[in-house]
Amino acid sequence: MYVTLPTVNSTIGPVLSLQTSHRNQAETRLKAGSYLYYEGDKVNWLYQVKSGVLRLARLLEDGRRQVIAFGYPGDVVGFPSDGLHHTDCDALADARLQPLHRSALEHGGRDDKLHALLLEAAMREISAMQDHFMMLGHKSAVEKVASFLSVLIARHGTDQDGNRQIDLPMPRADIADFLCLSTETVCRTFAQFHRRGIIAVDNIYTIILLQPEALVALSKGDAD
Amino acid sequence: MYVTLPTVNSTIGPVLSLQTSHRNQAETRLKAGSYLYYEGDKVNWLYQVKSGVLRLARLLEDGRRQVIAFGYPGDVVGFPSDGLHHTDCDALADARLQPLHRSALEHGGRDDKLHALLLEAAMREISAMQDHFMMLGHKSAVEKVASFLSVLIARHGTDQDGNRQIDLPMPRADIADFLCLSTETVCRTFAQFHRRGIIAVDNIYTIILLQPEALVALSKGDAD
DNA sequence: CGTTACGTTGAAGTACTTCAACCCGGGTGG
DNA sequence: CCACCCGGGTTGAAGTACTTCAACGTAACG
Repeated sequence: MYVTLPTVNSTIGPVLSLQTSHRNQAETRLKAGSYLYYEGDKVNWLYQVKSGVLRLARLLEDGRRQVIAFGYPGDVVGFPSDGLHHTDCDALADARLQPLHRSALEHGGRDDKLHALLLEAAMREISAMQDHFMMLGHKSAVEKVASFLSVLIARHGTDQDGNRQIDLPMPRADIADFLCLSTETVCRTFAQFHRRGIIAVDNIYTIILLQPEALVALSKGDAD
Repeated sequence: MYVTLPTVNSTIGPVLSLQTSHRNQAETRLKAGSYLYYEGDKVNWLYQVKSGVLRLARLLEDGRRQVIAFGYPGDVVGFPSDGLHHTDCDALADARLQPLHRSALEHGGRDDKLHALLLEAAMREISAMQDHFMMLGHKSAVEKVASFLSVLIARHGTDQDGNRQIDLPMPRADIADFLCLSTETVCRTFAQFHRRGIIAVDNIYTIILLQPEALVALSKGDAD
């Protein structure tokens, strides 16, 4: 999940449910904090997230870390390069996963429908990452955090007392590493939105969106 | 082509030559400055670059631009999302291209080999973009430019008088938009490398690498 | 009740951008 | 042939948005 305001020609797309008919592999469960795979592991399975949230991250030589993406329900994770995983993946919240054999990506086995859907997911991934480039490179901290919150709330938020709200399963440091900011800057930006009455913060992990339009405006850099 | 120092588990990979056996589509030529496709166009063909250099870019609402990638020989461009192109693509230098029908990506037609190679290329693309994330987010201007030059010279440079050199077909502004820097910063960084005797600049588009190790060190952030 | 991990806030430092001036080569027109 | 212009490229000076460092707060947990 690349949490970016889609620019043009990007549809959100239905949460396609991938289920192989004949090779009905049982659903897997992953507890928060447990790892699904590590960078360098051989790829045998891809996984579609059914519930929960995953974190995909890479470690740099100098200890810095890049959170590549968050895996939300509907997302497919584990695309191989040279047959290997190129990120670590662990669960931020207890997750249920539908395993899909790598052969389904390569030739679909006998399931052409699944093959096509996986391919589609991979292509979407490329497009979403391209959106994310702009985010990382050319957006200010306010624009980044506003985009992140808007999209997350739009896609995975819930309605509560007439407002949308979202439960963030990841620590501030993860948001920072995903948006390429320092944790302090993420914090200050949250505080700024709060001060302005754009969001309310219940416990620190629960964000209530009070002014959706204002947040979207900020994410686009319209004034600030 | 995402010009990033590969971190771990990334092999450069051979320049695979994709040629469909039975559907032997003739090679296409594209003159410098001409567009191959625009963002939003329907994808009918993918293209493997045989010679020349392509530029893939996206325009933002506010007029800013993100250069997504450069297409060098061996690279495949044009992966669709929702059946559409999601970048503009034009030629920086006269190019020869091998068109590949989109059906080859989807089910390979009757050419399983081609299908597998295209898939492999797409997966590599995802991995390379993930590398690029770190570049954009967490690297300094010096590290970015040093990475860019190192990789470009390593992959596409030529030997001249005992030194590697490279001809840059793109203006400084393109490098800036690719690395998410201002043109001025790119300029100053080139100048700095020049002052230090790490590179020599023939005409402004031709860079001669004098101290390869120094450049690699800079790209990793070892001292500066 | 102390420890630990994360969150928040402030103050200082800095790497980059922005703005502005100037340079330089290449093309066009007088 | 020179004059002029025009689009990149380069360099300097000033501004700023972010990071870094440091202190403190706070909730969870043994």
